[in-house]
Amino acid sequence: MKVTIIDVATHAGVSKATVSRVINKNPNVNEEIRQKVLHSIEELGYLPNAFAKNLAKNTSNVFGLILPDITNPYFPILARGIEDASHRLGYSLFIANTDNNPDIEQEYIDKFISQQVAGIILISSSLDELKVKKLSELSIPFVLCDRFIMDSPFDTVSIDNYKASYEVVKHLINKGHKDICHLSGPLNVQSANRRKQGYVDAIKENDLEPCILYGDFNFESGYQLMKTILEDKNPSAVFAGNDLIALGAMNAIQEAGLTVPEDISVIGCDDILFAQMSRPKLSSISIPAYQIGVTAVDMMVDRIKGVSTQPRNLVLEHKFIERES
Amino acid sequence: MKVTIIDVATHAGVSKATVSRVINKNPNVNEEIRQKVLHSIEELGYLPNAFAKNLAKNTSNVFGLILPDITNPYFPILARGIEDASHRLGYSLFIANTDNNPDIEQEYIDKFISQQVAGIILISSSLDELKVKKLSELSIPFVLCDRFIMDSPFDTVSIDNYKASYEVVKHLINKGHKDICHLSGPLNVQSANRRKQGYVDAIKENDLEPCILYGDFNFESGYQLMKTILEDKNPSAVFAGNDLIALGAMNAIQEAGLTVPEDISVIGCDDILFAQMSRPKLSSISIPAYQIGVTAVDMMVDRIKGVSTQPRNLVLEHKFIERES
DNA sequence: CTGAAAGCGCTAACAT
DNA sequence: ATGTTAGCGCTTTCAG
Repeated sequence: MKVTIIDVATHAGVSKATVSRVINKNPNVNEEIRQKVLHSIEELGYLPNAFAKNLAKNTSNVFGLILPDITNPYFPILARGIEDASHRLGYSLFIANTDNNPDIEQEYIDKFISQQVAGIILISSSLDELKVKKLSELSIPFVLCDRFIMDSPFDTVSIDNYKASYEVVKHLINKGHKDICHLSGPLNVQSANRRKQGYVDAIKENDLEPCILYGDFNFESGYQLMKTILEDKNPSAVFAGNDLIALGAMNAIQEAGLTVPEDISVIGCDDILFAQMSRPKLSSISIPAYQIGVTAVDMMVDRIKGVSTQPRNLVLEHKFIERES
Repeated sequence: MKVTIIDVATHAGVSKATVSRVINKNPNVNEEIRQKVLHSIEELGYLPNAFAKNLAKNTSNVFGLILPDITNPYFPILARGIEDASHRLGYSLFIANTDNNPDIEQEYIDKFISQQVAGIILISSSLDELKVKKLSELSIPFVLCDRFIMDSPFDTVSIDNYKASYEVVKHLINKGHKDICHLSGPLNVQSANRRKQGYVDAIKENDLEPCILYGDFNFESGYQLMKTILEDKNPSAVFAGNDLIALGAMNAIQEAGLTVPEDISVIGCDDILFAQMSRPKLSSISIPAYQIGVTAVDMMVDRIKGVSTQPRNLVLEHKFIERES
């Protein structure tokens, strides 16, 4: 049978209020009694029932994390940052995969609210004005990652994808590249959209010809898109929408008997584990995923504690890591 | 303000007991009233408070998942399987990273029990008889993944690492390889231990000379170990303890000016995403990580429902995927 | 088929 | 400094 606060109280010969005080480190407890209670707790192996506690306090120490797919290698790092920060601050973490399906996303939001989470960290690709409005009517804080929304009521953490992309393409141009292709992710994902725009602007400013192919943020897509390109083009550089696309593209290039970066430079974007492994061949825009996660939790806690009241849009610094000099 | 079951009851002009019945699909409710209640729920945007529900029922619909590190690419797939299955069955999922630290592991176990999880799925490297005994005294079911423990009171799901390893080494031998090295993970991790043993037995049975180096289950380790080997040996095949080690080894081999698999065959073990990408160069023992996750949850539910009472040790089938013929 | 009321384990006034 | 008690929101007998 489970041991409750009453068992402890009985065992220690005090009231449950006193036990509660000891548990919650309320200073108004006689040291002697305090020790006795602590001893009873130890003896009985008592663990407080979080349901009862949260119900009584009408709060919880759980965050919900909703993301597209934990098997997409960008997300474990983000998730790890979020989990570490949550744990450090005494929170537990729910996790949910949406596969970018808005219905499933909503389902999880409802589920988490039903579970009384203290806040939800959301990585969503389907977030329009309407949805944001609906969410803001829920009485629970959201922090949005990788998604900057103008005038939204929510805190957001992201990097400047436009700038990152613009800079890296500019850099390629300065190195003399004239035929630079872009393998983009789906445009309904904001990061893909911004990256594409940075590419386009940098290309146009230099009177070059844009060449964009669209796919998904995965290896297979990169492989297929690159194969398509190689059929009738011969670019000297490729800017991939993320690292998985970059790795897929590298495979296709090598399969075609060309080498990276001698024949074609490939630039990725994410700096995920396996892209790091391809060092020194693959240069990449390095996104501080872990830091984004930690920051998201920090913002959430500030919001919950009332430290911050206005929505903040934090933009973290990216880096460009050039692996071949 | 949050809307409770009483708000709904008032709105619909019934008692909260009736609302409760509607929510829980109790058939003993007049269809007309039922509709009225449903309508009120919709209208008010009511979401039941899981704390109150679980407190009243003394159950919960949450599982806890405790694993070493979600950024190790084997685990996201497992975690995804677990999350999918949990969600399908109406459970939420906590996630926790231990970095293989027994203290942190215990901390999370206590935390999750305090949170009243219905069960814990544990991937642990530090599980001796004593720990198992302590866990079994807790009034909560555990399912152990990738860890078979004789006579333990817990359900386990794993593959036969010994057999997988033995077979693959045998296979190499049959193909004529005589110098086969093994890059092992840490022996306190059971899977590493069993894989090593399978290697040793296959090698000895054929009067060959074992050659084993120990490291961690990561890329860097594989890279370093392989470099070390290449300094004074020239194996024709390498059996890596997992896919990260295999990828690291491949990098070292290629850096040394040799090619895979022409000069040296490399066999991995895990079949993680990035190893799949290295196709067709890297053959691998394919571990059904997703399926292990799903199975773990199924076993957990059977246990909770009382369908199964005796501890079961499920061994899932692995495959060998030969990428180069 | 529906309502009233007790109780799940804990917290937080309010008393003492 | 400690005990008493009224909830927190929901389920579940038990009556009717």
